[in-house]
Amino acid sequence: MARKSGSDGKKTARELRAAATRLFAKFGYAAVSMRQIATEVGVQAGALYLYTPDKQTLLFQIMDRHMDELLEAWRAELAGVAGDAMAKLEHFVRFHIRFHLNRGDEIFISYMELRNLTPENFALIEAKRRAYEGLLGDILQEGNASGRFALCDTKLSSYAIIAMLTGVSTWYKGDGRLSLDQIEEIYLCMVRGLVSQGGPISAGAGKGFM
Amino acid sequence: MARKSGSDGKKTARELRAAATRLFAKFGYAAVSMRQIATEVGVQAGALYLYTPDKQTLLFQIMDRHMDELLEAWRAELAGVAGDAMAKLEHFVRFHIRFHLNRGDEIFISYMELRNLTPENFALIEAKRRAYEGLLGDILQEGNASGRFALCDTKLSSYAIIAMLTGVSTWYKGDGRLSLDQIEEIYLCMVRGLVSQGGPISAGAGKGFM
DNA sequence: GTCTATAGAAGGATAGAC
DNA sequence: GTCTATCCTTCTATAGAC
Repeated sequence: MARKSGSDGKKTARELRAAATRLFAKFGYAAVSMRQIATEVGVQAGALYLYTPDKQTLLFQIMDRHMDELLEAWRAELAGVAGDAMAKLEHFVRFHIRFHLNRGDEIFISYMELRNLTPENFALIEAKRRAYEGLLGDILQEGNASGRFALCDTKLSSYAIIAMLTGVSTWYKGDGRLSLDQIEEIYLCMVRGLVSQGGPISAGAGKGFM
Repeated sequence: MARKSGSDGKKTARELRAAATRLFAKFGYAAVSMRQIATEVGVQAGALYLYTPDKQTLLFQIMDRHMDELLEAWRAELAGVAGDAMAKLEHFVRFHIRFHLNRGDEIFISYMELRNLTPENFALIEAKRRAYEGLLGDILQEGNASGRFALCDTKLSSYAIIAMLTGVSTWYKGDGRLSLDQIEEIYLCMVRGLVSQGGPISAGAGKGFM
């Protein structure tokens, strides 16, 4: 027969994205073949090209959708937060950890596979990544200006916070000694320390951001 | 002629490692072909197999050598440090940043290409990576026990510090507004804050490490 | 909507000349 | 020590049957 019994274009498209996400995260974009993806989806390799023009677009769309959802989710969260910069920062920390642990594959791809994007696609994703980091930067600047924070350096603090938070997904397995809530509290504790330490050596703090 | 004029086995072996390191860091292990490496070295693809049994070994040896040098360098550094845990921690921060910025390619490979190692090779590298992280863990435990630090959580503090320090190599270009010395001071400032913040929420601090 | 079949390029690795 | 030539596999992507 020509058509698989019970075949469904919408469903196959969804499964293609899911399979590609899973495989790219596990083995890396360059190491995964379209045949592998097709096997995971349960169709032949040729059929994939009904749903994506090529492999590169598959990668780009995974990243692009992820960044859009990340930005959108944070904006929705922030809209409901009243309070000073510390309150916003705490919200950001919780949000970032929780969002990233729920999307381990997408986040992993989004920052491991940047070099496998074409230059054009890279520029698009990079802009969104910078926009997200800028949202943290805004909070840090606000808190530094108001005296709520004492940053060592505004820009490097945002880099450091993003790096340490994103690092959670490199070791979190969900079955360890710590619950998600505990992890959030611990990282919150560390971030509070990190933004409260600016001292005599912090010449330039608050300057030079972005 | 059969042999390239001025050809030299020792030199070619060195250049092979250098070229592989450069290319793997830039494009990723899976995306780089032996022919590409050969071109970079200036020989034909077949000649590479005089110096490495296969591509996998090339990757493994880059990582393995890097980890050995990292561990060896840190042990040499630590031997010359007298002082409390804070002094050791400051030394570690400076050491880690400086070492990693001088070996951008190797560090990038060592943590981006772990999944392209065979299971056997992965286990070997992972053990050395854990050993290195354990060295920071020892310092944190010492400082927490002596009361010099007030950690939010011993294990997660070490993860966070490693993540933020290693993150430097993702943005450092060497031509920015900050000198290497300034970067070290800023990260030192942030790390001091991070290890000095343990408060009421740090139940379990100092427990459960490794 | 999915299949089989295949084109055309590129991959890792080896053999044997020089 | 390096080259050329090549084996064999695998890849992305397309064509056309059903």
